[in-house]
Amino acid sequence: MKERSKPSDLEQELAHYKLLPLFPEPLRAHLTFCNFGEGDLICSQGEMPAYLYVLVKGKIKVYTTSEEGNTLILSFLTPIEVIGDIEYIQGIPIMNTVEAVTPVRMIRVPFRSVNEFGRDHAPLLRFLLKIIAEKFQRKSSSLSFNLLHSVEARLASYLLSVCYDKNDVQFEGHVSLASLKDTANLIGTSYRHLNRVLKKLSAEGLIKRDKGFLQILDREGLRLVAGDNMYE
Amino acid sequence: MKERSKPSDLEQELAHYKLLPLFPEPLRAHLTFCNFGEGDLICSQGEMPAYLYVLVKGKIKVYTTSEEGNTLILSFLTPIEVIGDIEYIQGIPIMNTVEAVTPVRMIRVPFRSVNEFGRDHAPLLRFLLKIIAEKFQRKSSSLSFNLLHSVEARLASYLLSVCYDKNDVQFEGHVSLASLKDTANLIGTSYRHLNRVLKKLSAEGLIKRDKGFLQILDREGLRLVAGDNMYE
DNA sequence: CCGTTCTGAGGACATATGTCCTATCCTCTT
DNA sequence: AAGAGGATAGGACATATGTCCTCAGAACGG
Repeated sequence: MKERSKPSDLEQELAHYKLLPLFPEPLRAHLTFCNFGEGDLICSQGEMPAYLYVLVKGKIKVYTTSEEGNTLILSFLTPIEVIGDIEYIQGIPIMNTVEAVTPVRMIRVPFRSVNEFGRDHAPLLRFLLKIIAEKFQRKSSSLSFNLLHSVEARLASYLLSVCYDKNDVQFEGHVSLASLKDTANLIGTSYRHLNRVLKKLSAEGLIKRDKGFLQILDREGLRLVAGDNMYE
Repeated sequence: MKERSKPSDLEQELAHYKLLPLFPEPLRAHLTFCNFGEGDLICSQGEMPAYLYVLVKGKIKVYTTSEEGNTLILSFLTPIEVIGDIEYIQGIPIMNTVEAVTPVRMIRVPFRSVNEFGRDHAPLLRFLLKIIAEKFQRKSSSLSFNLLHSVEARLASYLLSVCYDKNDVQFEGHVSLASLKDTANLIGTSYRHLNRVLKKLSAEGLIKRDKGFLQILDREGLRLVAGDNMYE
């Protein structure tokens, strides 16, 4: 899962992602590239974090679990993105669980090293500012989306997001319903209501339900139902 | 509304708020202290911003207006807080309208000056990171609050927030209902439903409705209804 | 002072969503 | 193969919230 390359390789890859200027020379020795497979957890809510992760390839899912055990999806993220930034800055436990949706490649940076070699490195600070400002904006629209749109729209949006990955044409239109209950929690509704809405979408011919899988029949129709797409 | 002090005064006041290290020497000449009265708009959604504001005294209200004309309250802020940071970083128009709830004092910093003298000043960048990370966290809980709590809880929370200001014991427990419709928009519900909930709270003896004003009768009861208080 | 208009409160109804419960089906054990 | 246990879909009902409409009182012009 982890991987240490020769410095020259590392710098080359950093440069490829245009991330080289972020890390001052002495910090680079503390970077590690990590790969995760589909479904792997990158970090778990409640733990004390020790690393900043920079997502450079693949797609990850961020969700939170409430005291009552409800899971609420917060976002899907694609490169370039950072995990652990808020926690690093605030010095708090990990707020959300992060899971790989596709094969994922990340740069791992220990907090200690950032403190030691990056605290005064303006390009890194500005990069983080940019990333967090974007996160904030996304969170804002997410709030509006949830306040303004129905479960139906959110479900449609979710299905589109899960089934189609721009970089992964495989399995297009299939969703495993391994646990529909999880799916319900993910979009912030009850299992019961999810069923209702699924049935409605089926009746409208947008999707087909089949033996633990969902098949998307009418992508454009779904997109219409989704309105703004919040999860992408 | 604006005020330019002698440099020594300015530095003294900055020091008083512990903000002196944020601004490198050459940037200080471009700072202005501004005062706003209750109800004054500090900035308006959609405009192109030109200043960063640092709130050092008083209380402000942040809200957004949707295309359909609905107003949604986003937060109440108290010192130390920054306005315009996201817009500065992203280079976008002002996302939300900001209004003084009490008399307010702010430090105004032109974007140009930040670009010129602050871009590489790590203390300022770290300060902004801290502020935005906090905003992000608050936005997160706001999202949960809205998703998890009813209009009733949100209304109670709102009333508590509007009526009681820690630094302002005047008018405790009074809310002007100048425009109940605005209030409805502020907590993200319809006017009709707001009325229902007000009636219910009245029936429970928590508040009294009287000729365009609301009187809070049972603060603790309200707090109970509010659950987590999101607006403070 | 009267009719007109306007605004705010509330009634009636529709819709969205949550909660609880049940029937069905599948799997696993014995 | 029969029974137990769990998972899943859906029925019945309750609650929260939105939409539309009406009525009464305030404001206002003539």
